[in-house]
Amino acid sequence: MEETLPGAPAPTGGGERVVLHVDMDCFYASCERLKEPALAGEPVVVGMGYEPGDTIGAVATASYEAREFGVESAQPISRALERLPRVADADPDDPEAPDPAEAGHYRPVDMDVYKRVASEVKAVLHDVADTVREVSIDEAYLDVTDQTAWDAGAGDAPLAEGVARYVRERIEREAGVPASVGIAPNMATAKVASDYDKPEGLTVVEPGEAADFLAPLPVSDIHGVGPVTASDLAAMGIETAGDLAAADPADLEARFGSRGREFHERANGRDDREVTPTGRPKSLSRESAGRTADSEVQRDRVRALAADVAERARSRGAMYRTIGVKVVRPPFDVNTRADSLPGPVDDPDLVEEVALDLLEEFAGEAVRKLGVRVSKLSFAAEEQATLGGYDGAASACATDSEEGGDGIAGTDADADAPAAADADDVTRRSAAGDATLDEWADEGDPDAERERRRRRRRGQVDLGEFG
DNA sequence: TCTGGGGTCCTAGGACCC
DNA sequence: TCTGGGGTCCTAGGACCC
Repeated sequence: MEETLPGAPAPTGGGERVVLHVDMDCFYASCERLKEPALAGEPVVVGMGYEPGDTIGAVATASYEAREFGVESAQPISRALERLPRVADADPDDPEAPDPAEAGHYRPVDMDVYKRVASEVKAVLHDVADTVREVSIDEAYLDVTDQTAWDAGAGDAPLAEGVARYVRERIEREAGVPASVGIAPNMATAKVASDYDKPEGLTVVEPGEAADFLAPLPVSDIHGVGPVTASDLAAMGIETAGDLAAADPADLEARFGSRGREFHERANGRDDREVTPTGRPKSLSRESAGRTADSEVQRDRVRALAADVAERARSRGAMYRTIGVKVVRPPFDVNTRADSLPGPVDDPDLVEEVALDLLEEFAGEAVRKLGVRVSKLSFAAEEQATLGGYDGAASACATDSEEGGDGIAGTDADADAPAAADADDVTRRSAAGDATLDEWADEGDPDAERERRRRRRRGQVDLGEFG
């Protein structure tokens, strides 16, 4: 193992890492039970985009009792209701109404509460391990190599299973919600292990046992193998992780690219990824469903989403260089469009302007869902200094974005911009000059107008020079 | 049966530069 | 002037995850 120098004492038996994966059991439903203890033991469904009494939205989480009725994650609420009627609709005196014993409790998502409970869970995790990677609100990896040992007799360290049990019990005691824990020599196997015996599971996979542990499981249990990959694998005669482990990695690579080899490694119980602490987000987005063909309604929604994303970025200290939209047309045609700026900005008006521009391509079309995203994030303080010239360009760009602005506002940042321009800028400007000539011919063409705004944002055309 | 919302990573193809 | 190749950045889409 690379972290242990030859001759140095191994931290655990065999120098194998000890990776723990914590997966909260039907987390949202468990949180609802914290709020309402009477829900204990009852079927609970938490719906996203759901309001009490509604039939719209989708299942975010179903308790194990609700799952027995066939309610599943991501199901439309309307279908969940067919399988498990609402308790509120039940009436023992009405023969037409559902049987109260066969009904469930439906609740809308209450993210503030879930975040609060999650922070209590995280507090436990960070207390137990130095390295914690939070994957989502209800899932995390811990590297506990320094806290434990695979072998009895490796110093005073408790056995891996003891650490896993300790983590699970502390979460239950301190946050009040159940968790399942898997512990294995690597992340991929620990992930499968935590899922193996849910709820309130505790599965230990010792070094050397991983491949045997995985072999009988269906390929879809391997992290990264979804429905599409599973059916492609089935077509190759590969149904179980054991089949996958025995397959020729070259065949897998030919069919699935770099993922193919990764699947093969994981099915063999190998995964050399280090547990690294949770990093910065790579993108931030906001979307909302709702069908409409009315472009003014669509534009209003995009404006609201843009404002929301921009505010979230600002509150997290993120600047962005790319702004994009997502337009889902019925029945389920997902389109994304994006536009990049010369440098990172924090500019809500620009997010709106770009998003509306990108939306225009779909003008007049019915949509079922709209989204706005910012990406190529940078987190100010430390990165600003290294970006130097880009910072000036970004500020100039932001100023330019205001309609009617002359683009030469005379701020310090703007004054710096030309000096900061790279050598390509000369070429770009001459190209931009040609472009404006073309645009004379395109006057009144909305596509050309949009293109011109886009170029101006990119700093390739400065209206101050040509106007 | 008409599928929520928030993310990540990978790939293909085009533009552009040297 | 033509041709080729490599590298980088960008966009769009797809698969996947919770």
